Amino acid sequence: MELQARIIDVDYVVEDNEVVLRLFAKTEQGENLLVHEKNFLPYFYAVPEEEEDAETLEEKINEKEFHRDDGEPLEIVETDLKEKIDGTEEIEVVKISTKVPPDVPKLKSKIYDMPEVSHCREYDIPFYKRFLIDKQALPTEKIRFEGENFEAEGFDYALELEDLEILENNEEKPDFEKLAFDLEVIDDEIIMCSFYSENFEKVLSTVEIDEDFVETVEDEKRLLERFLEIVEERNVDVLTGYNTDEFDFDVLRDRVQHHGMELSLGRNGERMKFNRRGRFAGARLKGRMHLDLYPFISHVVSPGLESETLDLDSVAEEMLGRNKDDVSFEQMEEWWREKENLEEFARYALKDSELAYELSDELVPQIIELSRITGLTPFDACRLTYGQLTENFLLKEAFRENILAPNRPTRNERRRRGNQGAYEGGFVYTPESGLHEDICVFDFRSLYPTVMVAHNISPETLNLESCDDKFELEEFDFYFCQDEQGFFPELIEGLVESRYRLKDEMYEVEEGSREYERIYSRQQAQKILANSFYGYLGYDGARWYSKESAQATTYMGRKYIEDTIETAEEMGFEITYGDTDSVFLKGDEIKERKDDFLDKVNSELPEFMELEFEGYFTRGFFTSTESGQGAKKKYALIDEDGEMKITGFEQVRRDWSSIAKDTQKQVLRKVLENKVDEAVEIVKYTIERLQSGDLPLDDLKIYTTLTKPPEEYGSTSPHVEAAKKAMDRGDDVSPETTIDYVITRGGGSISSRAEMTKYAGSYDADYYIDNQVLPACIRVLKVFGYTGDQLKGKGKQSGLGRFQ
DNA sequence: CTTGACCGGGG
DNA sequence: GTGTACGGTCAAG
Repeated sequence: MELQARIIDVDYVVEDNEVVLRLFAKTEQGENLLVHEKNFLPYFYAVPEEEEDAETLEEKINEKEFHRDDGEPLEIVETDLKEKIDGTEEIEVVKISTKVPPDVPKLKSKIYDMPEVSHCREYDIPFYKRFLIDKQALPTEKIRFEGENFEAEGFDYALELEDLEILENNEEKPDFEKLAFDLEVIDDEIIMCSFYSENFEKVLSTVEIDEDFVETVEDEKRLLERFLEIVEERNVDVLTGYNTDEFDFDVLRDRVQHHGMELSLGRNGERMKFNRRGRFAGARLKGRMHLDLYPFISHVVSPGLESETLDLDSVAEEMLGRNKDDVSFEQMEEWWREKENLEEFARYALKDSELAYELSDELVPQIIELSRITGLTPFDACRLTYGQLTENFLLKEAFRENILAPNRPTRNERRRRGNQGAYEGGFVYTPESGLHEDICVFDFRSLYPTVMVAHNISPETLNLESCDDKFELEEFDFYFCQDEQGFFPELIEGLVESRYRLKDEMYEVEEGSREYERIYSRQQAQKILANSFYGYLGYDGARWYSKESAQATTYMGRKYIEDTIETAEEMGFEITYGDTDSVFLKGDEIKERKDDFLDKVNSELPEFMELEFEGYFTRGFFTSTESGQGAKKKYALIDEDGEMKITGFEQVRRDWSSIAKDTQKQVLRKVLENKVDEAVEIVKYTIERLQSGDLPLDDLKIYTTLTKPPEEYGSTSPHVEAAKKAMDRGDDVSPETTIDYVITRGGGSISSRAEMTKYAGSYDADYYIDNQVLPACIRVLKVFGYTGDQLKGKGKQSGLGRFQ
């Protein structure tokens, strides 16, 4: 039988000491296909000692017998000699294939003990990944499968693989059935579960609610049954949500167990399993893609977001332009307790899956593209960090180029790398604090990637012996050989050029069309990867670690930005600010002469590097440090449309009360509108309102999450003290509770006066003035000569008589 | 300045 | 699972 389908998930099972790879795939018609592959074997490489030759080593390995520690034989199925590239050298290695994947690390340590063996390589690459890389059978690409068919429960087709062919026609965007969900939990019980998909919205509720999207179920057990049915009935390929790994699936597992049920969500009815990986556990559903958006956002998306908190509402606000209409958990609890406003409760429940669904519309295609580029399953691609995504891309590309991957550093080696100390980063120009007008911002397009290409910076071109053309860095005693393009520059150039082509194509198709979305996601994934190489080279857990390469990259980056500043000065422009890859130039003229400036800079840059115009801002505000100098990385800009861009101010952090954050934001806006007097008035008014004592406590709440039972904390901090006091009143305060507290009036330390908001009868106006509102606002207004005392009205600042 | 504890998202 | 992987902030030392 022959079928065309796209792989969406892979794993393996061991049956009678034989390994079977299971490829879960979808046909274009939406049918489910299971492919068994029994001919692909796990393997690793042994590198002979220098004086040994690989052929003799192979013979010696074949003569020997190996055993596990428990005495069981470790069978070698076959050995092969392979020519591989190690750095820039060609070496001959022995490829050793085993019966089952877990034998690889065991056999590797036995082989490593042989005196003829220098070391082993590629012994820790997960088996499914090895298969995808070696066959270049990347997830979600269209593949023709050929084999003998067999019956398998839960699948439309199942076949034992004989042959596969990667099909050229991969341009269509695959169509997957997607479903977002979200649980509402009160007192450790699931009371509602919402679902959202195209033309589908539903809330399962354990109480009667009169809304047409609500399906009332008799109890939690029935809710869980319906959950399983809905995933099954809708033939879900992509199950998504927000923080579903750490919360929803954790709850689901407990509650399903409580009711003596099974969380059989796999395509074949297999149970959900947590895949532990370091700090995180991913909830894995065999044959479906469970893509939790939170890890992807926190690892990959957040560097490009302005929002400092990554809660669903903030992220949706920034990415989707949705209004933030958060209801507090306490509010929801109260509605539930009092059984009031349940219609609204249900709408909120639904809103969370809807937001997750809409985010997934943009993010799932990106995750899928990253999975294709890196050869990881979408499940992994959405949970790995930048460094790990990069490394998997490198592993896949290394295989294509017959390059032997370096080993991962040992714990000791990591520590050694970590202790080497930091190297210098980007150049930051010290701004003059205060208000600046008419600012043009320029930045380098992908500065670090293009620097690496321009100077052939790569781990294996570093200090290459027998080199004709050396790029030497004055500051350091190392060089990069320019004779042949290195591994990293080659990959970067490939990604960047492919991205340009895609962007050209993107402008030719209709915005918002499926084709547009596909191209957009692909170029976005390429951008993510291209920008990750520099950080990867300096990441102490990297296989291709090269501190020198990272150092040289930032060094050259500094040089280019400094040269740019010099050019600007020569052309008579005033520099306002600059950070790593950007320069801010001031003055009327620059707006008209910006193209001359760009032309001059770009004509002096190496090919591939480019300075671009980023935007024009009517005003910019720069704050100052303690010593009165202009502060770096803390500024706010406003454009002609009144849009603010705030960098570095901590006004969105949740451990600040909203009164402090809101006031700071208003002050920044007034300052940017050149209305400092009004800014001062806002602060004074806020202080007055605080002093009057009748501000709602909601404006004064500070949030912090408890991570363990309050009694286990060694140190005292306000949120812990507040939690302890709530417990004394009989509250059940468990770990993972977000404590919202208010500092109340009275004597003693700040911590001793912290009370959870619901128990706080008063607030300490002085605390909020001195520790919250003033520090946030003084950060801005000190630049204009204001002190805390003046803002409090104690000073002689005039013109605002009624506040004195 | 360095070191160690804490925290994130979710309800 | 061919396992055991974060990164930033802040108070204390």
